[in-house]
Amino acid sequence: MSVETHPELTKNQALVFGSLSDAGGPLTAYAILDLLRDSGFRAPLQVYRALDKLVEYGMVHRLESLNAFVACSHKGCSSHGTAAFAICEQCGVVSEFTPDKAMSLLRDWTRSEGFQLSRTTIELRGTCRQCNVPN
Amino acid sequence: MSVETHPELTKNQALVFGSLSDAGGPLTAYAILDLLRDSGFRAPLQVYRALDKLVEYGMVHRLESLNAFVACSHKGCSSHGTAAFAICEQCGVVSEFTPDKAMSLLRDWTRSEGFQLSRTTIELRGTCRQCNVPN
DNA sequence: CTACATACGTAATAACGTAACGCCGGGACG
DNA sequence: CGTCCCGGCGTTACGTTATTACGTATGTAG
Repeated sequence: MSVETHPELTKNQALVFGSLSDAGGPLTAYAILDLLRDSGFRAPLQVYRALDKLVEYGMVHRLESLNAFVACSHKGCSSHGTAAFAICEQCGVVSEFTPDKAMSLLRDWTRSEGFQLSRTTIELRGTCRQCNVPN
Repeated sequence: MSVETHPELTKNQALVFGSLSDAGGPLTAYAILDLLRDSGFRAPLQVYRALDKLVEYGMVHRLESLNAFVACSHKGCSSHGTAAFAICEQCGVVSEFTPDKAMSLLRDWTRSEGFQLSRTTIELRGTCRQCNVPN
């Protein structure tokens, strides 16, 4: 969890990050590719390479259960803890939060097992408040 | 979290579950397909259909970050809480555990958000104790 | 200049997953 | 008994997601 600022983004990285930010929600790599064809993108690898870096920088998260990617919701993407996601299966909205207490318990477990943790995926599927209304 | 016993498995379901149990670790759907060619399997759908049911019965878990499946480690697969997985990136070993306290905190969050939880994915990536030894 | 590292472009292919169709066997029920 | 429905099955074809392999360009350290 570094506090440093990230390297300047390359053109491709900036384009991919822009797509995700504008979308305001998750996009698949191929959806990004389609959005960026007009900007000269031709092949999946251009997207995947940029995504790899953006994920490495912590600016983008991968949603494993969706095979999709989302811009980190923290303005400026400053340092923060492990992110968790609540994914509404009705409307597709994704809420990001940082379950610090739960993570601390999970880390207790890894410590007791001698497991050296490098990355955590927490994804909750269900129905958001909006989609829950009885009407 | 039902306490009932599961329906009798069909032939295909039993074959797929057997593969996963024998493997003692995660397998991809296509790896299972290859293992079962001698038993008459020909197409991915045969595997996926069986896996869908086995996951529904709680006998098999899907590892989202691996696109793979693993037999539930609870003998007899009796009723149990949400499972979490620690995946060693060196040796591939997967440890299943039930992080009840962490889940309870995550449920606190969903409750406060009005989010109706249906399914939870928790996957920890890192290095297991065995692979951590200094030598 | 050379060596090395990083980003990039492109083509091809691998890996993962699903739609659509039809068949079959068994239970419900008139 | 007939027939209706349903779950499981087999097969073909296809769609989606991700990577391998190869070559080019550019920057920087030695």
